[in-house]
Amino acid sequence: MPELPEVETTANGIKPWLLNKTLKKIKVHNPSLRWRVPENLSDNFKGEKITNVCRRGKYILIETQKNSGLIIHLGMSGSLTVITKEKPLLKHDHVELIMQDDTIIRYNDPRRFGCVLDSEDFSKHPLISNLGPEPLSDDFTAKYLKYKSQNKSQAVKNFIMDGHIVVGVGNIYASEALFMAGINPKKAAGKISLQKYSTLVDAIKKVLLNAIAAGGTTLKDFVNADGKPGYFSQQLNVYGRKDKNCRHCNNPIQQIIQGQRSTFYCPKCQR
DNA sequence: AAGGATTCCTGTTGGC
DNA sequence: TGCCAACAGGAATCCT
Repeated sequence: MPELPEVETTANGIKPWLLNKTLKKIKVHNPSLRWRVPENLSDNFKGEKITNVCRRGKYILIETQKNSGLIIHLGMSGSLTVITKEKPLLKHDHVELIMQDDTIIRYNDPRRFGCVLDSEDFSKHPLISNLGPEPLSDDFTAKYLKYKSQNKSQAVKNFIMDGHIVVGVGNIYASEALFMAGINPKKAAGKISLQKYSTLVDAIKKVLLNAIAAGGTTLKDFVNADGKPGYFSQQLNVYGRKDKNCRHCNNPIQQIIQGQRSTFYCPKCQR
């Protein structure tokens, strides 16, 4: 499941193949994704030079002109692969970006939770414009979280997974960061001290940076831009470890459901 | 208005 | 072993 580190790795992986190159055409093999891939993508982008490839939250932005271009999300099973020599199309290959030099970027997404869209102004696009700060930026601070959580009864785990609060903290790393910070995921966001938020902010940054350094953790279906799977490169302390011993206190890890998502935590270490 | 519930989809997993 | 139901998950959107 691509989380922020996987998206970062993917964006970095495809960047050298795209930057300052020109798009020859875009082939849409199957437009059926979370939102239908626009029919006229190829017309809009044919002959356009790519001026930047970057990440915002879990969106990959392929810029052709200042602040406009393609918006790609990998959903939970999406991947981008660089194709340099002939390779048969796979079942869930939805879109191909074909470059002037015949390099192909293939978008594959079995579960179709992702998207490939275009935008004339990223900063005004509804998917992008209301996003919270980047977790690895200096804007993401304990003070900010404390401010945003004022009077909130919402569980802190759901709070930090809300992209309007902070982007890129997915289900796996939310559990991991809360464990690292020693915070009970059920605790109301509004009742957490500034000091605890400081610990949490550090934990989120650390967990994400670790994963990026490891090339991205994943469960099953992530394939990085080189086409190599990036399985489980990082050790997970609580996620998926129901009934296993806590690595700190040896008591069993619990699994609960919050916001229809599994949360794993240690009731002894996280209060 | 806030926050919980639903929704999209298919590959994998667990139970019988 | 084989079949099938349950499950997982990002995040917009709907609903209360």
